[in-house]
Amino acid sequence: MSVQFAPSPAPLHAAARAVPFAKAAHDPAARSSELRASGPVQSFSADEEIFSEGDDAAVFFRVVTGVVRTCKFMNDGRRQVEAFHVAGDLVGFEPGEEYGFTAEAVSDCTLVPYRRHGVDALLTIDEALTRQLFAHAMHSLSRAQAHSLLLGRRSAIEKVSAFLTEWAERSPDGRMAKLAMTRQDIADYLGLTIETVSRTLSQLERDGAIELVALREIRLKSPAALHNLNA
Amino acid sequence: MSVQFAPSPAPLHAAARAVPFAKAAHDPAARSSELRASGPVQSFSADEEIFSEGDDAAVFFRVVTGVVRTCKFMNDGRRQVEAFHVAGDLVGFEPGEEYGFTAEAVSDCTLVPYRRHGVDALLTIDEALTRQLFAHAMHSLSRAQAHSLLLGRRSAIEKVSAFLTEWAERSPDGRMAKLAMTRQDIADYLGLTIETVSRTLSQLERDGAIELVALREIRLKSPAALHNLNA
DNA sequence: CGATTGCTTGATACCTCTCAACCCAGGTGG
DNA sequence: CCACCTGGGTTGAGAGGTATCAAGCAATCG
Repeated sequence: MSVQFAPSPAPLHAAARAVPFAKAAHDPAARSSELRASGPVQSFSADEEIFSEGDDAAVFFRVVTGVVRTCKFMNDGRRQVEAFHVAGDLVGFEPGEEYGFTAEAVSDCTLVPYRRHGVDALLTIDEALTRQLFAHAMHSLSRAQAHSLLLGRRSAIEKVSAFLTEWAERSPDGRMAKLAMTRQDIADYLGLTIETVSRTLSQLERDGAIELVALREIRLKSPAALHNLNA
Repeated sequence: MSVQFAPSPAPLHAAARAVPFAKAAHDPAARSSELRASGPVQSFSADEEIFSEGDDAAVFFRVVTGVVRTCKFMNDGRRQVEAFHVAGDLVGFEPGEEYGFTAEAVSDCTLVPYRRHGVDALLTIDEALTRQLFAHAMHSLSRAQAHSLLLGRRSAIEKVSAFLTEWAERSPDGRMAKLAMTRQDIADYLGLTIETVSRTLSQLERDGAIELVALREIRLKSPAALHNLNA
């Protein structure tokens, strides 16, 4: 058998969720007692900063509730949202001594902090945890690469369609995208402006592909049509 | 002491090179005897395919000589080059059972293949190798995220400047970018068209920022000016 | 209520793409 | 040696997609 880091081709955000990081703490055989929360669950209000690019990356987090965005800023204010993170996702697990991006709360949310220096020792002795962290890193990488194709080679309508498809896949029926983030967040995730996102959503609705049930609730009336745009 | 995966903020392509993968095979203490080349060095001619997206990812490679590109294709032919890989870089180390992208030779090149299934066992027993692979994954991730900012939020001139800066940093004097790839490769890496790349290079030359010594040799006359575009 | 925030819509500008012609170097064959 | 061809690159003109600037709408909140 070859290395099986994780279930494999998963939707963008399902990737990290496929790595139930909390599991290590529940599995006595994993001997993970040494990696424990560095403190109690922390709460953040919407738009509150969790950590900032350049801060000392002494801890990383696991999202418990709510949605977190990780992003990079240019010094003229332009922003690129790298990813949205939901319950179970890891945030801030970094290669260097400093965070490489900023993390902010999209909605009110809670996170568990972990000490990073605990990981060093565990890489030696905790096989299960090592595999999980490895899987986390590799899947984040796959997701980032898929995002590059999106950003580099897709039109606005393709970007928005891909985004809606990605979020609708998380709903029970796979057709209702319930968005936690603003249009500005979406725009910065897709490399567009807020106006273009808005216009594209309107156009998709006029075309009968989606229905704007509420500002942040979008029903996919024709998932196949949207998916075709994700060629 | 916290986890120190690798030297830290390095230029895009230096990241993977900072992980001298071959070292594991040279260090007896690392007990890496189980991860060995799955065969002799393989040679590829320019533009030859090394592996294709969707192929069974039984082996991964380390670049010995030459330059390799990894890319994704859309079914209408649009291409996104994810990264260029030079000597020492790993290519094709994947989370799933299949390659997530295609690898092709930019120039004539040689690569050493490794069996991926050997890694599984090593994650348990070989600490040094585990750290190296970890560092590889994390740095690839950082690089991919930086690339997202480039693709999503930068103009053509900023993209080209960043690209030139990145390659010039590898030269002895840090001012001469010797490119192995065609304008088309550059365009697909930056999410532009070949014409826009060409026009932008011409404009930078007219502005006195660079000098087109030869088609694939570009001298940075004003690295600072270029770097300022990389805000 | 008025103010604020998030969103939508419109008019216009601009950047990049598309399509096309041309250039140039290198190779091939007469 | 030269004519020709080919692949990679450059340049130009025009089209088109997205950004910018601006106005207005709806929901929320004090």
